[in-house]
Amino acid sequence: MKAEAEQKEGGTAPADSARPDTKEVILDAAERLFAEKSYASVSLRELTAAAGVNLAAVNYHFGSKDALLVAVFRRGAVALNRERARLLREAEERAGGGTPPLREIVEALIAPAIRYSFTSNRLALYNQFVAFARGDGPPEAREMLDKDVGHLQRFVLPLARALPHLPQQEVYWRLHFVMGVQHSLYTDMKRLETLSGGQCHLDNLPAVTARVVDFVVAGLEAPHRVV
Amino acid sequence: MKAEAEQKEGGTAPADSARPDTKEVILDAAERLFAEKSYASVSLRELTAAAGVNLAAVNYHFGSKDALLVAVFRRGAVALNRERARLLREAEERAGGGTPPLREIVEALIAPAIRYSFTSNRLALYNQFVAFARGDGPPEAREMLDKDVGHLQRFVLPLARALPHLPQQEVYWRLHFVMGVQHSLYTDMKRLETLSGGQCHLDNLPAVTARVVDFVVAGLEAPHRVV
DNA sequence: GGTTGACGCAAACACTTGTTTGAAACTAGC
DNA sequence: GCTAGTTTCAAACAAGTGTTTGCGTCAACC
Repeated sequence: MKAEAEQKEGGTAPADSARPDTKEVILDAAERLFAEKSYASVSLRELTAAAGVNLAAVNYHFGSKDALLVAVFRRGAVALNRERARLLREAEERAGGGTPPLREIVEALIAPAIRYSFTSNRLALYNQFVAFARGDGPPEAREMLDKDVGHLQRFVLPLARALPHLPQQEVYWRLHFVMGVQHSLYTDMKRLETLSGGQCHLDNLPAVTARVVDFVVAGLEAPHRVV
Repeated sequence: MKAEAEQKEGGTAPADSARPDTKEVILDAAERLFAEKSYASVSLRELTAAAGVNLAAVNYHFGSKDALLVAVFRRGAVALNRERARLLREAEERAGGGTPPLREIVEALIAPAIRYSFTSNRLALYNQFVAFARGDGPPEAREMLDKDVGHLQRFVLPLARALPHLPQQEVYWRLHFVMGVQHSLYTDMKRLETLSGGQCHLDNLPAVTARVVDFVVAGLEAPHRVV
């Protein structure tokens, strides 16, 4: 028997053969189901049935249901933050040491998330994970959230430089708002469809991205009012 | 015995004596716990213990746990939409038949929600309820969501008039974004606090409201780019 | 060819879940 | 003081939960 939930993490798990790769199949099913329904409402029996694996597979490969949720979140967060960092770095290189245009910074922040959501709507999982981590979840979960915020921190300085009219505190607040728009973009697209009488739906990815970027860039650039 | 979950709804339940008023106590506890943790993760035993009532009280007064969630959501939605409608009507009266200023429309839309969240952070419940209604929830839940969107519809025309540079479709999209900012304002304030190193927290209500309104008004007013 | 370790599988485990029951306690109305 | 209707309560119910167990299977290695 193998010890519970060991991480080999040595790269991206080559998957040399056409074998189903149980661990990854479980992660995929969990990501989808947890986002569609909710973590607590999805039973391991339902999950493993959807994934086409045995009931005991989750506890064997991940150790527990809680650990599976953490693993799901980690996989998504790593991919997302890696892509964000790459885009931001490229923008900074294009700027040649100066401050990149605000629009490019914002695109580096939210384009990966929107792209990711087109296939996996993982964003719907974020709020759930926050509640889980602050509630009965293991301490690991809270640490992961903090690490995720750490990656976000990478964007503060560029944003502050691109928004010289704002005090630092306001930059934090508005970054918070931007993340809000991003997170609830897909959590209920049904509302947008109902609201617009079917006029608005998820057309192509660049169009949606442009719409969101237009909105939040204008919000970020809003003048600062002393309250 | 009383039939399950009858609605007397005749006003606001006078509560003439100092009796705990079981039904309301349960709603309060459920609103708080469902928002803090999640609907599925809170057991009726935990909930009734927190509310200081007997375990069977939920099934007696509401019929089932599902029906309780619907009741919680309904109470909040009714209060919120009533207040929104009142503020919008007042703004329209001030405008004397013309179009109210964009800022006042936006304030009518989001100020009640922010005010409400200061005491009950019900907004964290919205996303959960959406997932519940689309998933295993009873058809009642879905109807309630649609009715909620109906109330939102009330804001479309005023917004469209105040934003003549936008085609109707864009108004829908941006209204969707505004709701996004509103909903994830409080869902994880912890992130904002961590991100800002404790600089940003929930100070007074008017300051937070002003910040949000500044942001979304600028976003709404952003020029329309043809994509 | 035999042995070792990793993995899949069906069955069972101990426990919690939402819900129901039947009787007790309480509150008016006459 | 009695009765009828409403609400509370402890106890039990059946069903579902996450987890563990023990054995079977397969591939790799000396």
